[in-house]
Amino acid sequence: MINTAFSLVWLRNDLRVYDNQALFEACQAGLPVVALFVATPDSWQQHVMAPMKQDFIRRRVQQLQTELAALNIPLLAIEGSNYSAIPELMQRLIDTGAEALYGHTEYELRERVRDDKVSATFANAGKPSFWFDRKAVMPPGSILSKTGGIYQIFTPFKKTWLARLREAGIRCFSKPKMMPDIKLQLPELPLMKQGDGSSSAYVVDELHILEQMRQFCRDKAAYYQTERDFPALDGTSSLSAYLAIGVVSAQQCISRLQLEAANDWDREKSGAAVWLSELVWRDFYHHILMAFPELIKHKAFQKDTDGIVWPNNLALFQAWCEGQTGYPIVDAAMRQLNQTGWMHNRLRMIVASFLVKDLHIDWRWGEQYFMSKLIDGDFAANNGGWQWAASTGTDAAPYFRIFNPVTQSERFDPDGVFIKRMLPELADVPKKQIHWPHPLPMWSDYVKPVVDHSKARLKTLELFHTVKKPQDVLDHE
DNA sequence: TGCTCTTTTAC
DNA sequence: TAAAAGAGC
Repeated sequence: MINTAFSLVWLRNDLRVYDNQALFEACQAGLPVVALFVATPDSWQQHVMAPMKQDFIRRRVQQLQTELAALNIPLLAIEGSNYSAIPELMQRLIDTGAEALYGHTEYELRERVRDDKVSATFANAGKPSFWFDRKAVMPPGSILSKTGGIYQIFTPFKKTWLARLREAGIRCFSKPKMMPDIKLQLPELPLMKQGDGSSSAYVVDELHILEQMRQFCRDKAAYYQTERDFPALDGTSSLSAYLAIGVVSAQQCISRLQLEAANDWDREKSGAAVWLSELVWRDFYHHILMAFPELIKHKAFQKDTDGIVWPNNLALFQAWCEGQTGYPIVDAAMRQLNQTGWMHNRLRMIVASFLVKDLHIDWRWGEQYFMSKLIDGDFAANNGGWQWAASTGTDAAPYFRIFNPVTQSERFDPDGVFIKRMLPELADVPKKQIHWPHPLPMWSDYVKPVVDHSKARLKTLELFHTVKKPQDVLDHE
């Protein structure tokens, strides 16, 4: 059988038509282009990927098939199992006419191993593979201190990052040109299955999503600084799920922000600048992950903190997971996660602090639980966030910074609007008691608090003192 | 992007 | 007397 030669674009966390460098370059190269996506539920399971995220990916890939078909680019969506079967699949595509591979690099360990093997498969067949580093805006390793070191503190990292943005700007790639309509012979492979529909609250149409992003930059970014901390408001971009699977890129967000927010993005403490900061955090954690490969194995960044023996009470962990701790803000937040696959960022900090510093459970348990539920789960950001909250990470909160869940609740959900939305059993509690409705009004069957915060706080200080410089105490005696 | 206890300051 | 400021965790 004589096959037509083609370029293969392997899509993973870059499920978009616009600003897709791998797709763009392949289309520029001359040969017909075939896009490939391989669903790998066994590997996803290993990564504890949320079922909702899996469904979201499947729905997006189906939609992308239509969007690419309009450009005469066939998207071969395959049902696979795990990463180890992919080199063999690639060999079959090489045998059918794949002349070159185009893709975006990923930063996690198993993904890098997988991609190295696929590159080798192409190399063995005498075919090139082209990898583009576009997950972070400034590729890991590109933002370094004056002495060439890796920044471990966010603020100086951000300073250098912003200077780079000012001098180099952002490049986005346009939609690829229409390709000639050529019928290709492709191998018979199991076609990707449909998901369970659990992510249906999220649209998957790319232009629709880009429009949401534009609207945020145009109408809401200016208020981000003042509204983002209040979970009862719709003050955040809500783009995290799309960023996580690459329906939009951070580069597109920043370019659009620069267009819509004029010079505000570079004005200290403006809404646009604060939102941009959040995107810089995303880059920061990608840099850190690539510079410290141990992190992928869930090692604490601050090594001494791995000496802490966490009590890990199973019943307390379960209460946290189910939103049954008796702390309304914590329970409301956990129910938001369980029901929607998403949690407001302020609440992520509160429940993370609570799990570690009130329930004394290893931050890795929370990290994993988040991944198992989040539609926007991303290793680097999730691990970075958890280690920050647990005071074990880079630029971490000092260990003695312990959120008081009731104070946080009063500050960020002052009228209890969010709490009441998620906890109908507290609907009739007066505002003044909503943050701490104990002892309970007799009509309510809300759960009693599982721990006493002030005692738990002291216990946390003790736990950290077991690993933080005990010699200081001896020296002074 | 802390909390809590203590001391100081303003009225 | 209470808000503001300071210190230590």
